[in-house]
Amino acid sequence: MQEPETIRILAVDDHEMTTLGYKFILEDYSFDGHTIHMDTAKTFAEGEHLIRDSVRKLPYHILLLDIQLSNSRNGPVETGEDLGIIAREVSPGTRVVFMSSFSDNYRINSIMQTVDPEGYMVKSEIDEGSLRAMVKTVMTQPPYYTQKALMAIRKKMANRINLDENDKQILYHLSIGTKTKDMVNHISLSLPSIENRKRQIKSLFGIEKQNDQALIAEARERGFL
Amino acid sequence: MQEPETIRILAVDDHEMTTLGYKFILEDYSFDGHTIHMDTAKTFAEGEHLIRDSVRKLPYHILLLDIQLSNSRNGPVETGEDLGIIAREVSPGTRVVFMSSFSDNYRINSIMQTVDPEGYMVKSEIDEGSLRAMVKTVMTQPPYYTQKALMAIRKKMANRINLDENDKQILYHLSIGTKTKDMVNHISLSLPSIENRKRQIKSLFGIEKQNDQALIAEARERGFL
DNA sequence: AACAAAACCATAAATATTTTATGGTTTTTT
DNA sequence: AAAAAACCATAAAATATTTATGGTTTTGTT
Repeated sequence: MQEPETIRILAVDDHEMTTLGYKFILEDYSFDGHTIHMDTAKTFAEGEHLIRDSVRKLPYHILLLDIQLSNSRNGPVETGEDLGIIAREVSPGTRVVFMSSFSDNYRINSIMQTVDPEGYMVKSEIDEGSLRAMVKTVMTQPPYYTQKALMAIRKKMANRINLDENDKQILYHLSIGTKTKDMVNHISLSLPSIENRKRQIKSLFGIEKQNDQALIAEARERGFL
Repeated sequence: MQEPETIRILAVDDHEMTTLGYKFILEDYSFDGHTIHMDTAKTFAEGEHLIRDSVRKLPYHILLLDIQLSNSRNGPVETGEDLGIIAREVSPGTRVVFMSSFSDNYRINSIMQTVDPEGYMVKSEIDEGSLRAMVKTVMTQPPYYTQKALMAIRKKMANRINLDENDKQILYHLSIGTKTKDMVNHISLSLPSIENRKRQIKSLFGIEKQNDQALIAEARERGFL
């Protein structure tokens, strides 16, 4: 049994009201004698700075990361996912929890593989009870996933078809509207190969001779998108 | 909003005390005006019969299946997983929940793919509260997984390596002690191929030049076993 | 409706990958 | 110490994938 101590949490979200909400709810909560202290950050840079800074003093116990963060005007697109990856590197003992507006499979799958967070909450499902349950679960016996995240995860797990990276890229690009003939610029395959693979995937999905829209729909149904 | 009605549940487990426990706890529970009626079965055959029979009258809302069932003396090995597969066929509207003593990854992965159950509970985690929560969740917004099941699922999801069926078979047979040279009898590959694949997998796992024990350990670590 | 663009399809040659047979060395087991 | 199994390497054979090419069909735009 560990000593009761103050649990330090950092929430990063560009909507200040959101992080404030977390702060009010959680600083008013305690379990097993622990109390909670929350810091907040509004941007990727600020969040990164606080994380790096904390490592040399007292690392955060938990990080609550929004996935979409306002990107600094010029630099590359920086997401909460990237921040999670950085956090894993510099502060490996810190539990990472994503707070996402989305419950789409592609994003959840991606984050589960790149960061493997201790928690994933879909924002529409966050309330006092779930927030507190999340903190407790993540501190004692992770993971914590909200119901919609679970539903996406279940879909993925139920899937016996495994597509390789190229296939997944093709599906992803289709889903964001990239034209097939333009995919050669993003994927290192020739056009006929991409066409072939699309046909193969359709066949695997049992939707031979149907068009791309059907492919996207089926990929979504099967948890790839 | 659906009319409150009696929720019909069938529990199949060869330990009668277990199903009785479920029955006492759940028939004493109600939510949203629903009451619960439980049937129980002690064997695969009995369970199968009750399921098939129910379809022509009132199908069960929920099936609670133990994974290990006493096999009838002569026939092939019949598991709760097989019963789940049958149930999916004959009674597709019925929610299936597995109650397993094990939380090993291989079994959970397998069941998630063959049956894709609405729930998975590790027996050591079952109590009044979780049982009731399971029923409610499964009826309203599946899935319901207990914490240990979730931990196995998380491991699997975090894994970016995808092995094909042959690779998985090799790992499985290794884990149950099949000798490499005997695997040719179970997997349609030549001995050098199996050796090759073992080497490849070790390489993927980052454990080149190590022995089978290390391979098994790593496969377990990564959620394949 | 007519045109252009993109998607879709089929074939065969070129490449790449995987499997297998073979013959050996090393490690483990008894 | 002997036997069994695991492990390794090589090259030929078998498979699978990619690609170039040239076409047809569908979709979208005007």
